[in-house]
Amino acid sequence: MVSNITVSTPAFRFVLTATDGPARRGELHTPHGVIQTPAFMPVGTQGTVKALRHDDLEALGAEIILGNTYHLYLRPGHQRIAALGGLHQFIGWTRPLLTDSGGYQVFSLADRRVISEEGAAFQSHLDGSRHLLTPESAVDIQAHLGADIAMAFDECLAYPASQDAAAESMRRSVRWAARCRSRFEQVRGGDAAGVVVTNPGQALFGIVQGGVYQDLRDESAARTVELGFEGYALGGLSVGEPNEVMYAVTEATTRHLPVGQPRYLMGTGTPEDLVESVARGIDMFDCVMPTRHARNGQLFTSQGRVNIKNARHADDAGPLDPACRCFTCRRHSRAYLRHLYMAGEMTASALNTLHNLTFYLDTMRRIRDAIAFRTFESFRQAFVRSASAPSCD
RNA sequence: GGGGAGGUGGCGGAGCGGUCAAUCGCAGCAGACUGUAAAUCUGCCGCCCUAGCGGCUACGGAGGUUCGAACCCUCCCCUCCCCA
Repeated sequence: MVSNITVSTPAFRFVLTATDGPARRGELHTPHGVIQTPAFMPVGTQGTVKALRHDDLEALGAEIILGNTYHLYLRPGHQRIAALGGLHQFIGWTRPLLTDSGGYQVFSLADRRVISEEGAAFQSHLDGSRHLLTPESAVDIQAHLGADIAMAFDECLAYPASQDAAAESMRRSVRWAARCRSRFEQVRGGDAAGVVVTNPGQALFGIVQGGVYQDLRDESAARTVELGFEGYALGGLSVGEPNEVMYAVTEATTRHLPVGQPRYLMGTGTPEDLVESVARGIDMFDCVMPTRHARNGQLFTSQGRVNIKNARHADDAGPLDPACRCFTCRRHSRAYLRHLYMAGEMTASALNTLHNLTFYLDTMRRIRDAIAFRTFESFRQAFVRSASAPSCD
């Protein structure tokens, strides 16, 4: 009903290929290639997935990675990136890209930012200089960057928040979404002077907010969908609320989103979160967890979490995860991985990140297979059971 | 042989008469991290325990001065530096 007012570009379309209950299997076609969904998108804030080279990512099957508007705007600058051919060319990544709008920085840089109706005034975390990010400038910057998917500029509300605060924030995010959409059309139509468009096939996703209040989520979803985006994200989750709350909000909110368009749960999550959210109709995820945890010594395995820093691994000649096919697990022992971590060697970050992302991407692959074979529910139950087991030694 | 400096918790290194079991750094042990201000941050780190403004043993060794000593005095042991 509402999906038909969405402006779609020839290069961008979403095809559902299978469903199993609320779980969906699909293909997201973008100017730089197809993304199999449900998909996990590794976070590469500054134009690189920390500790990995692009060929590592390609080899382990990452079909899309993220960049961040705020970070790339501050350094090296969106104009420079546009002059160098856009983000794809600049970073040498040929597959799809998505840029976050800087909305999350409204949350994470809370003490260095002032929000007004106009936008969010930031103090740079790099040098303290002052910058204003608005719905319009976030769209413009992302046009320069030229990712296949740009995100609306929103406010990621902190948890907990009162219903009044959540309502006020959500309605401002909706107004911002309208400004983003209208600016996006203007830019795409060539009516935005000074804006360099490096990817004419770029899509723009809207973001549903509303905190943990379902009536606000419903309102946000309805009003955001009415604006017409190529895809819809759930924002403001995984910010400290209990898991059951996140699941409940996700489940209730996806019902209000157009069936034929991708749904992206932003910033989530643990492996269990991925499975549980797919079970509630989510198609796309991103999260720093596998990459950051890798650099901090927390590794995901088929038998639970492993803290490679722990002394009990010091003499363990066995692999991190015998069930894992990644280079780290095929080639190295836990004892060596622990040694590298404790010695502060950068190889530890590389090997650990390779492993954690392999675990995440393999999990997504298994999820997709389970949906295609209509065995998702049994897969989910088995997965959650093994994931909730105590971390293995 | 002569002159000088110094010995403090696993290591380095503060303290130089009184809440000193002892600043701090490193190492060690554990925890946190969810649209990346993060290869970061937090806690613990003499021994014992009912874990506390708790008990015990402690600042090379042995004595001494003092209400009180890691800090002052005496002797002993041991390092390091300079000159022969």
